[in-house]
Amino acid sequence: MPEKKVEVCQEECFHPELLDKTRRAMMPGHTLQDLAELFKLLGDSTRMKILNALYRTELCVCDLTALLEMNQSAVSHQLRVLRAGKIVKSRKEGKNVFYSLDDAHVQKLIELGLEHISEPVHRR
Amino acid sequence: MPEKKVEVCQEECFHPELLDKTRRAMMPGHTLQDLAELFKLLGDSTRMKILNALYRTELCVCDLTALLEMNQSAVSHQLRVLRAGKIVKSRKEGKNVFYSLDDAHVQKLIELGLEHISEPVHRR
DNA sequence: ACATTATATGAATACTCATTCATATATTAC
DNA sequence: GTAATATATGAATGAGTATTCATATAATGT
Repeated sequence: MPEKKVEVCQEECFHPELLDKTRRAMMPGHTLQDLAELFKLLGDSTRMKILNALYRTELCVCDLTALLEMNQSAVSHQLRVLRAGKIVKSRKEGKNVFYSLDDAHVQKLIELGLEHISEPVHRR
Repeated sequence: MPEKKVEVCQEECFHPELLDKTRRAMMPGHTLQDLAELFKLLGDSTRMKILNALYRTELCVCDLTALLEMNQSAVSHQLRVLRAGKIVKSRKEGKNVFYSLDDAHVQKLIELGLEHISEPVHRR
């Protein structure tokens, strides 16, 4: 009776009581999904450059395009993503549209991230 | 009165002095790249579930596999990514490998992220 | 030695997404 | 009205990556 066992491991490895406790302590799935989507917004170097550029002052699309040395369409597309994620907000003035950070959390997240990446050597 | 025209916008849109100031204030490119890569690690819901599961206690691969209801290979692959990014560390005990968070920054980042996504309605 | 269990990993697939190109919309100047 | 400029956007392309499958490695028990 060699039943095919594609299931997860059984008695040996399991820690059922710990698992139950962990399961109950975990955030709801939609929250974890939202968190992942927030971090995904920050997880692209073009968007990170934009956010860093907007760190202290608002800038128009044209300024950002010149600063990043990318084509204007790419910058607009990424600004759209950031705006949809409530990371930046826009303000129209004549022909220009000025973007700025929409939430102080963004700066804090970036600063915390900086602390992480500039940490001394980890043990391995 | 023929003004020269180049591809990017000229006098009208440009803010040269602001651009210079911003450029000088920006982080070096490799730092922004590293930051983006850190956030990219957090920007996946499977990995976020793993991190949330490890929030309070270490767990073995098998526990994580059961908890996430995914196949073991997928979990191992993501653990590998997290380990390469110095987000989790592993400890071997017999046949089991226990994973845990490798940096307190991770919890702080997640908590800050939570604050952001649970904010009341943004102005538009 | 062999069998079983826990984890890791290479290859293939499928899906996401960043960028580019072309074009549309909007605003201002003439 | 037309022209020029600033920004937005849809479609196509290409690069990256999460997952699955099959298999390899490692540890334990018999």
